[in-house]
Amino acid sequence: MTMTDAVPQSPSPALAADELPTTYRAADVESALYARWQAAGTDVASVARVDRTGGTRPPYTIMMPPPNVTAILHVGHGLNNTVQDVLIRWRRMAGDEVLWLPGTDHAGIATQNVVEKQLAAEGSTRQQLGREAFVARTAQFVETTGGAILSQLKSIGASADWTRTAYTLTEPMSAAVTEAFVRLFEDGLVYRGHRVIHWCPRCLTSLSDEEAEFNDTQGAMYYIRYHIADDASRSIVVATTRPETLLGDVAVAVNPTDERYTDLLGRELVLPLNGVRIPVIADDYTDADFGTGAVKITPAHDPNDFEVGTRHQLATPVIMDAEARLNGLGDAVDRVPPELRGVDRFEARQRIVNMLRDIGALVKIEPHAHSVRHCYRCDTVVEPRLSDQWFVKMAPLATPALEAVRTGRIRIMPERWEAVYINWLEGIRDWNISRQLWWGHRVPVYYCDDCGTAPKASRMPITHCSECNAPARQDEDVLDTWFSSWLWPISTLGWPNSDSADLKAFYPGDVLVTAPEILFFWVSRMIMSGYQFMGDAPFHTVYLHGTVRDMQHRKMSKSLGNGIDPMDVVTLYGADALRWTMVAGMGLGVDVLLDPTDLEKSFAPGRNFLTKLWNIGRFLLTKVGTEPVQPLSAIAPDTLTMADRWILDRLDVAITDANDALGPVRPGPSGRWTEAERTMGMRLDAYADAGRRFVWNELADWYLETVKPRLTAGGPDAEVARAVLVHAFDGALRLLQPVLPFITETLWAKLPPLADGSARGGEFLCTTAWPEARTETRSSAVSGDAFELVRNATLAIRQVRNEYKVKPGKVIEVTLVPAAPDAAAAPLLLETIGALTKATVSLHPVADVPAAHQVLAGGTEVVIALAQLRDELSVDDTAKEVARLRTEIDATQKILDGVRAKLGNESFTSRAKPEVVEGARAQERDLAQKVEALTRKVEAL
RNA sequence: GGACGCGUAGCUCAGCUGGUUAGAGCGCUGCUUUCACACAGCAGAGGUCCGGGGUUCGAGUCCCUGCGCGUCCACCA
Repeated sequence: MTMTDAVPQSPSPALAADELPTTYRAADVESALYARWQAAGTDVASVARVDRTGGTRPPYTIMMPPPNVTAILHVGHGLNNTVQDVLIRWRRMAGDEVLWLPGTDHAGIATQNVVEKQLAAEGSTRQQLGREAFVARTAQFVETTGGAILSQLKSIGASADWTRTAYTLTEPMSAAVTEAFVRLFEDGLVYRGHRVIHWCPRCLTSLSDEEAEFNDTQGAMYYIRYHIADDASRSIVVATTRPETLLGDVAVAVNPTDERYTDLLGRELVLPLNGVRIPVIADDYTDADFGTGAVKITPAHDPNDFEVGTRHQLATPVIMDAEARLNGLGDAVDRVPPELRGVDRFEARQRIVNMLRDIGALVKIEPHAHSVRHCYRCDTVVEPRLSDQWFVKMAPLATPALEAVRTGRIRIMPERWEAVYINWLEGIRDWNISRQLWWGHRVPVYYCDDCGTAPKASRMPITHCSECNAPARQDEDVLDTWFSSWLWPISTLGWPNSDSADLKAFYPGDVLVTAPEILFFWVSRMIMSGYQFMGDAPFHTVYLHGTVRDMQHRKMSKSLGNGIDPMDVVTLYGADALRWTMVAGMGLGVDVLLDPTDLEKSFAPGRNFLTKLWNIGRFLLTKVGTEPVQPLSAIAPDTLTMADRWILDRLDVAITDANDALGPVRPGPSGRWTEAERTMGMRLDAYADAGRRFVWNELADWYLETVKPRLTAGGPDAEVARAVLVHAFDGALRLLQPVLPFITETLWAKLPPLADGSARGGEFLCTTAWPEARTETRSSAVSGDAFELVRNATLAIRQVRNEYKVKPGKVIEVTLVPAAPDAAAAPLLLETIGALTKATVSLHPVADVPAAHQVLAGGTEVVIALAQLRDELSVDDTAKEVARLRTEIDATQKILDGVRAKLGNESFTSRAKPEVVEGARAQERDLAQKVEALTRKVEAL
């Protein structure tokens, strides 16, 4: 049974307190409420409602970064999706037709690795199974385990459009991948390249530059002596970090200007261990100041050496196999001595070093720190490998993507990433898209081995050669996972079908929310594909959020065991607490720090605020009851008390602050962000703070306290108070719905009906309107600002009570001496202050007795006779009070002097902004009054 | 090696185009279990805004520099 169900729609005058437990129990509410949203279709996007396709609403589209299909939700996903959900829920209320499109990624290498591990556990391999069976088995695995993450996303409240859930290996998505490949192939932007690429000897596939990550490693530099052929007296010492590759050397290169080696240019050296003769060549690539100034050139096993080798038309002997064991391939078979054949590269390194030492060719070994590339999926050291791969020519694609950011079509937040993005695109290199895997989209290229006609890329499978009708053979490789990911914003909407209604309605989209780590992998490539295939960017804002880390600032990871399971948090404190903690604690682009060993402390902000909000609701709903309440519009303005005006003003401020924090939704008519707009908005923490401040520090701490007696008093004023109370809370719930969808919806459902029978905007809070600040100016006799006097007087009295340690229950007498008496407000004002401070407050001046004095801004004095604070007065008390006043006078005078000095300065009054100067003048008046009043009091004592 | 960012209360961080007495959350101290909430209320302590120069009537905010930390990029074998 849900909380909502538990409350009958009975016309009982008051909501029984026991219908609402004292603490919010998320577990009783969340899943059932989510199911009701789902049943009502609150998060399903409608093409018909979009203005681009005949409707009236602007679309607001976010594509969910698809998690790996086999992934389990971690707290990083939680953060990422919460941010998206906040934006989506905000815009949904604000009247946009929102589409948040969810889905999963087949994750080529990652998924294949998981299944291969399973096979290994069964004592099998994918090769034993064969390609078809392996793919079937992997698909089966995905079928049974995949999608779990999507239901976990539902548990944290993600209001995505699940009717459009996508998966990169479905038929339509595969068609998009093939279409993109074939178009690029036909345009000459996809080509076959023969070069040294990054190879993972464990995954047995090539990797793109981005997938081969640098890790700083403490290695060694080996100095090895190569002798000149036929001249034992001459030699060159080369420096290398990878001595095992010397078997594949084809030359030693020196800088042409390096005089040390000039006379050896063109001579031949003898490779130790295999006796192969190689030339000494000159090439600018070599830096004379590094190492010995002589570089061994191994074209098949180093990308730079490959370049050098190409320039000098050198051979490319391969001396390692796919598993990175020493083995001479083809002509190079004799380059590897028999005793080293089949030896793993790292073992071989050790053995070769020993062999070199034995023959006296090892000069020295020095420690050497350098960066080594590792496989981003299995962390194996990547082996440069000469092979044939498919590449995408990136420079033409990068041009519009660069322009997009430069001209403001796209903004990247935080802004500093724009420079990184531009820097990367300017130096972009071609993208290796073929992978020697089985799990993924197979390269749609077909070969004829018979007549040798040129390979063809095809949208449809080719079974026979068009030239000679021999059986055609499809390329064995699959495409990089990111080759399907980069199409995500268009393929999920139906591309390449240009008639797709979704594509017309929701492309281009709006915001992309992700982590900076995949700026190159994914974000920039989506921008490129958007321009290439649709002629426009897929979104106008890239929001890069921080990483969730532990208290030692370490990234949370499975291997470190420092992760937080979001589901644990949901179970303990609720999805809203998880969401609130992350959103409220996250500056733009700032990492979120959470302690995995202390969930209680980590999620205290969320849990505490939920409980507070719940209790505010509990109290308010109990007091207000279930009788119909007047809409605010039906309340005559002059019946509003100053407290009413104050809280309504504060609500306006909260709404304005929230809107400012969230910022401009989309660029203006030009379609481009202005320079100023690039950095505006998307401050989710500031938005959350505006909501928290209103509901906790203003509504609960002040307004609720003052409204209590009015409600119990009954009569017309009680109706006014009810109306304002309900309106203010309704506004607060609307404001907080995007971050706290469950608790706000639950409380909102319990608000009493409106007396005019209007429906308050529908069945669900999540689909009602975003609150709007009132535009009409305040026009009452009693301004909401007057309530500030109540607040200040209350604070002053409390301070005195605390200072003199007056018992909490003791009622004291307080005299207020207003600087500018407001006759109309006075009675209520006094009563309210009294209620807030356990005091009887009067305006009658008291005789000059020993008293505590407080002077408020504006000059109103608060006087509390000391006699009632102390059982017996002593001289000390008066002296103490005098001393306190003197201290305060000094402090105030100091500030006043500062302000006066400033105002006396010509440069300030003439150059500072008028409102700043005016503020200083007002401050001067207040401070002067205060000093004067305080001084009078000291004299009186 | 290049580029960028950060260094503000015990901790994590806000502080927009320089202008009131620098803020929040968590933590800490004292008081209070008052009939919404102790996951609370009230009052409070705590900051040379990393150091040093400079620009300015005025700098946490701009410039230079030193120190410390971090991120991204990069073929130095």
